Amino acid sequence: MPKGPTKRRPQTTARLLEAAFETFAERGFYGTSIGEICERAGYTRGAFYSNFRTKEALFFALFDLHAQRVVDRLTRAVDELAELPDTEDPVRTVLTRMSALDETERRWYLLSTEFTLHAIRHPDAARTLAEHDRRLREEIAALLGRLFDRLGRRPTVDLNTLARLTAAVHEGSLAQSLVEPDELAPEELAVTFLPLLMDAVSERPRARGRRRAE
Amino acid sequence: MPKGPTKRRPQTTARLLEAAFETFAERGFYGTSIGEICERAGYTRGAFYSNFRTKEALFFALFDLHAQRVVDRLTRAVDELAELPDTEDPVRTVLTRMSALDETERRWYLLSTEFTLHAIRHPDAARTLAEHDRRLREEIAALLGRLFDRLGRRPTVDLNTLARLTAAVHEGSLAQSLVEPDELAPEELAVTFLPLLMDAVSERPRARGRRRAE
DNA sequence: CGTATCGGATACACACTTGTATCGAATACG
DNA sequence: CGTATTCGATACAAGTGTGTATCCGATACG
Repeated sequence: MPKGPTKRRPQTTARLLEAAFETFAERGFYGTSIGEICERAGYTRGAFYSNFRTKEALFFALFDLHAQRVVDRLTRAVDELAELPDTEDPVRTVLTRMSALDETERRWYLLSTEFTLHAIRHPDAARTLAEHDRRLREEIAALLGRLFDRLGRRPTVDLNTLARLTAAVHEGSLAQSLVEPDELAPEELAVTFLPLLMDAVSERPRARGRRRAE
Repeated sequence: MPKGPTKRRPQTTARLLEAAFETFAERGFYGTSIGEICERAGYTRGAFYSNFRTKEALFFALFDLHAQRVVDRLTRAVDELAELPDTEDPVRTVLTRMSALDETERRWYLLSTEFTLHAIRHPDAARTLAEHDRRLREEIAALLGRLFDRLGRRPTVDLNTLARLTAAVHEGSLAQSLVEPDELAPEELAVTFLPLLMDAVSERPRARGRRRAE
């Protein structure tokens, strides 16, 4: 009869994940050896092989963790909009809040992008990644829906496609500001253009007037 | 006294570049060993070290080659606009033409993206990359200027920033369609949204009329 | 032509990963 | 408590890559 799994297990797993995330960010997914991760976490490679089958499996564990964080943050940003006093540019306000660029976000960008490239060349990984992506994107599309609601606008394009575009701009923008931090503020592109775009892809059902120029 | 460099040199260099480009696309920049490149090109590693100092140096040689191709294509697309019969959506027409997604473009996306990540973690590489990027971007900004000219519109935002955004959307869009080829047509995002955006960031100086709805 | 130089092939020395197989200590449970 | 298990450490056996040093055939030039 089984004598049961132990209690320090989750602790170990968590420390491995944390260490992996940091190391991936610094040295890249390919560039990081399993040994490095373990060393940083204060274990030996034995611990890794006991907890994960491959580096790839570890990545997807990190993915799920991050997705949860993103959804939580967006949800809060959209919800807070309800309590906000009428600002002149609510979309910009929300977006600025949404795109707070902390270190974690930076790291995640680096990792997910590299893994995406990996996936493009490895169909198995691609399938798994697409599935994870899809789940996350659906939640974001739903949030966009609620955002338009709060703004009293009606989207004129498919929300899922719009979620994709948002992700594309977010990532492209992040990429450029990371390469040239002095030239381009983090998320500057996204904050500048997404409001214009949100405007362009939605309409006021029974417009109540107020609209600037053009 | 020097007995002069030989004539087969450029041939060798070219074949190495070609082989490297293909191999990078298939196995990634990190994933490709110098040996693989040489094998594919029909040489041994000796040839590589004789022609390039590092894998990185080879990359920048590929960069310059590709930049030239891009500028040529865009130039042609914008120029042809002059000869085009008045289409209802000229921006879309140009963009579609610009974004023809051939295999080379796909490969370059994979490579440049991976190298960008590499650069983010290696300041030396980042400096060199930024410089190369800047040169290319300036040419593109100039082309955007000419594009607006042809369209009889006046941009209301900085062209250089717009060039950055265009690149961001192009790349983000490409990324997504490469991960899920069945879900998203190549460049679909870009072709769908860039016209909207170009419209949003420019105005008609002394409008000559003809404009669809809105 | 002959020869100095060049271009690429070959050989070497070393460092680093990976996966598995095995072992000993910590721990859950009867 | 004692003991069966689980967890993580350790040891092992490959494989692979890198940079340099050296060598030899090809080639440009006097």
